[in-house]
Amino acid sequence: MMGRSPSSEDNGLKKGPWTPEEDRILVDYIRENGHGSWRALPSLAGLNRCGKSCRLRWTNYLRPDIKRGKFSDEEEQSIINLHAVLGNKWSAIASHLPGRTDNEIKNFWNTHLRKKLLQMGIDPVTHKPRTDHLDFLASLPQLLAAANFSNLMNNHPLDINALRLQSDAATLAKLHLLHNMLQALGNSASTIEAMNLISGPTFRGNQLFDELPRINSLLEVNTGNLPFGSFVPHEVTKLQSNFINLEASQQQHQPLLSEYQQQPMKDSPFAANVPTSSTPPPHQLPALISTSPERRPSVENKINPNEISNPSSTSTNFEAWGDLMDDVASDHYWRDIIDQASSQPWTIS
DNA sequence: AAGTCACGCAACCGCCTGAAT
DNA sequence: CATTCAGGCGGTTGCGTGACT
Repeated sequence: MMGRSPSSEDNGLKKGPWTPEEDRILVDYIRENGHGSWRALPSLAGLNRCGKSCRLRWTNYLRPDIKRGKFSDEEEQSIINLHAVLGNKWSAIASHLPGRTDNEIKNFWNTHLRKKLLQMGIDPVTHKPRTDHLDFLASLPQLLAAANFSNLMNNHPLDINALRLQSDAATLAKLHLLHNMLQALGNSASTIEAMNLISGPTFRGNQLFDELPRINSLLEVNTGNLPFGSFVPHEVTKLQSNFINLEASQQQHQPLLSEYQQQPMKDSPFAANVPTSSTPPPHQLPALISTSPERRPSVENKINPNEISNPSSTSTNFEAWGDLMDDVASDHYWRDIIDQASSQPWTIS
């Protein structure tokens, strides 16, 4: 596929798409001599291009270690996770995906992943739920489905790195869910509904609240910012108070919302874990993990764990999140919450 | 069959950073 | 310390292509 304007001349230098012949010259030269100074390369190699153009062509297309073709599911999840932490630092993201270039990842994000997150009701910039047009109630099925992400592992054993990526994704999804709860609770009108949703006989709400400051500090310390928004102390206090009040009133307060039930996601791998209903949902969650065979992880797509845990970049973030997951936000803990949410009748006043 | 539209992606542009002088 | 310059990065552009009418 061609890009940009057809070959135009500027300062006598060719621009636009590279011809196979130019590619050959560039590859041959670098194979023989290395690239050395990019500025000097074109004249030395006999190319009528600027050095910058040569560098770009080499790094984005001709380099022998470049992996072409579709992104694997694990790569896709990795990009989403890394973007939540790093933002549009494409080169930093690319450093965790061997064989992928920043340009390729950037394009993939802009053309696929951005839309996918938007469809899920997640703001692709902040990775927060989009409360502008999707309120908490509407986006909950997606969040619940996403929160069950890690259950996939039971059905599709992957290599260890893929597991790690999936776990990161699950953490993100759960934090989204948690933050959404907080947002809902901050709004007095929806407090009861949300608490009814997440509460139940075995819901350990106070444990959740106890950990909010820790979640806050982990995110802040390890990322320098709060990708999901902060849990400020007064929010925690308010939540604890709300929760205590709710517990007291919960037994008698069980109105139903029969109109709002969760929807089967027939085409989603989450389907088995998501409560079903006959009512169509306001929004559909696209599958984060493709079920198509050609997207199954392959040997060559396995990501080097050493790359992922590059200590100079974001490993501390993942480690911290991992700690969080291992501890309070462990899967069984969240599964309890989610199971409760799934089985609990919905309430609206 | 022809025209239109939306999308994907290679390539360019301009800014930033860090090393060299 | 100030300046210059090469390399790197993120954002943007615009052509080719396939889907749709």
